[in-house]
Amino acid sequence: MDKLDAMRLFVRVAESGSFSAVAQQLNVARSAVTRQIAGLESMLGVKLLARTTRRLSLTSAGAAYLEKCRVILNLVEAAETGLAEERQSARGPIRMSVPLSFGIRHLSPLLLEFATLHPEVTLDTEYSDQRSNLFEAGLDLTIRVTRRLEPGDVARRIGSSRTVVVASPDYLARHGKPRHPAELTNHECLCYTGASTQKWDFVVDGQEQGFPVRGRLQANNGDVLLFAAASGFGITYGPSFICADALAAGHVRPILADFVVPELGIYAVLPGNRLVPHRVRVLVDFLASRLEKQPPWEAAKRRR
Amino acid sequence: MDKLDAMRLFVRVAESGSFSAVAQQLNVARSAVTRQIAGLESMLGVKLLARTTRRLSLTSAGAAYLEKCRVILNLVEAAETGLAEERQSARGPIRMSVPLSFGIRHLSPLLLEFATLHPEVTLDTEYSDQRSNLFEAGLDLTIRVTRRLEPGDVARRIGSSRTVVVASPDYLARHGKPRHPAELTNHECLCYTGASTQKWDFVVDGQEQGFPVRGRLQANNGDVLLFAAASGFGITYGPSFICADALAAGHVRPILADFVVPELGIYAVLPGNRLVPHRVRVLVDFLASRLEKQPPWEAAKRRR
DNA sequence: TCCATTGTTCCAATTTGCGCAACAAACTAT
DNA sequence: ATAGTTTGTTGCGCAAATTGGAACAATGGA
Repeated sequence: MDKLDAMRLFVRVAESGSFSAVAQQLNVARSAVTRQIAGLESMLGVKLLARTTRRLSLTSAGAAYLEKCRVILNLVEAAETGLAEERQSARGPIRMSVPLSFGIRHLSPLLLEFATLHPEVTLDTEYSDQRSNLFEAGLDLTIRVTRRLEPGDVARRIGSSRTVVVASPDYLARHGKPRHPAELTNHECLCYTGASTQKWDFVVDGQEQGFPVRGRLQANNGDVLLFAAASGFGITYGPSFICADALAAGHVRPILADFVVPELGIYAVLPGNRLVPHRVRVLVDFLASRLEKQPPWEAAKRRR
Repeated sequence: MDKLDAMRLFVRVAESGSFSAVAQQLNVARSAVTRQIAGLESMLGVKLLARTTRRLSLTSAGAAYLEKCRVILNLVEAAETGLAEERQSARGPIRMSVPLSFGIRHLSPLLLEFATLHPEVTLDTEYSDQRSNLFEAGLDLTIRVTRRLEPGDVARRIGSSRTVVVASPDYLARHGKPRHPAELTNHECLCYTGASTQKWDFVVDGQEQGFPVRGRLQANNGDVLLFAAASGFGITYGPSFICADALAAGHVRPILADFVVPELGIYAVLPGNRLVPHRVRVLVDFLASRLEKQPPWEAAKRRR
């Protein structure tokens, strides 16, 4: 039995508080997890986890061992990272979670290129807007597009995007072009489902304000909203990396351009509690170098 | 493959400079060592050891990795030691080397008792006066009886013994009882083979001096020398833990008692470069507690 | 130049580890 | 209170990995 693997497993079980969850994340049978932990315990001669079928809790010995495992695993990672740096190459698995629209549209070609550039790197990417499963799932990084990071996040800004408000030319012809955000209440607005309050933020007189909007269509996907807007169904409010192509093609027109909020940040969010492997740093560097200077969507927009 | 085992193997190979030697020490096939190291290298993607069939040398990457392995392995050991302390018990293997005469006569019963006291400890003891193979052989500790430690040794004094000079009553009757060390040149002296110069040390006028001795019998074993002395063959000079029984039984008598050198130290010598496992500390504590206050040989002597 | 030693490679035999399925315990919901 | 669901454990058959032995190649000394 590989003791290091057992330690990794133990750390994850302790963090997630469940054998089953870890087994599922790793695509192994529950019994495998049980046996690894049991094996570790018998090797050490101490029970690490007090387990009732419903809840796990760390033994005092388990708590002590957990901390030491974290240190050791970090050092192992550091040792291999150091070697990889000496070799000037990246290798090993990277598990990441990326937002759906941005990921498919702009990240996937970059990831493909990265995979070609570094043949010994394995990429396991989950395209999802669920941010619930963060690093408990054992992810190496998450790409997040947001106005502000949540406190406690360890992140590197790898690019940015503007927010644009768009509608199709024929919608604007039919309903008129709003001159001020306050007029939006009289328009058909296409909103994200997830938004807690149905308000769109604008900057008016140097002040950021939320303006209430209403609409009959909601979706949890920006592309769908854009498609609806391009079809003349209403006005949508989204990041430029989604709307750029449609704007360039003339399917939609920008409105309220003088009021749009400051730019969105595109961040690589990293786990703060553990060491960042070399391969992950290389990937983040690569993404940043491609996104921060000449974002593809802005380039497309200039072609308009 | 257990990466930690591979690391341990790598460290030992790097230290001993030979695959075969390590394989022999661990009682595994040479091929196993080869494969472990090769596996480690392929995992890391770097060659760690530059090997010609006759000589090994560390790669620059290997040297860097070696240091990190040492740190990691120490931490793993420390983590388990910490757990064992919490459990208040010792467990695991201890490999040690002990001097022949002292080991067989006084240490082996203590080790037997220790093994009974700690059922989960495994003792692998090599009885030998060869001190050539120190910690390269992967020993956890060595017991050494000596006047002074060599510089650099990390040791704990666990007991002491005096040096006595003895001869049988009939020898003394035949040849006379020496009154001063200088008279020894006219006597038949039984010497250790190993001694570089055939001199015995005494304290004369507060000064330690070596006095030349000669004799027809030499041996590399104190018990044999004592037996020869008890048989009336000559005078021998040895530690009290060897001679005590014969003195108590009256087979030999002490001579030159006013000149004998300061006491010998009995030391547990530990590897300075790596962490001392809990079980080893417990063993050393145990030995010290049994030897330092009431050494069995001194007790026997008092019964005289 | 021959020879002994050392590291590597190949192959059969054993051991190890996995997933699946049945089981027992514990918390939830009706 | 009771049925139901979830969770951790254990037994079993099978596949994969690991081991030791032997043949091989390369290196340095006599």
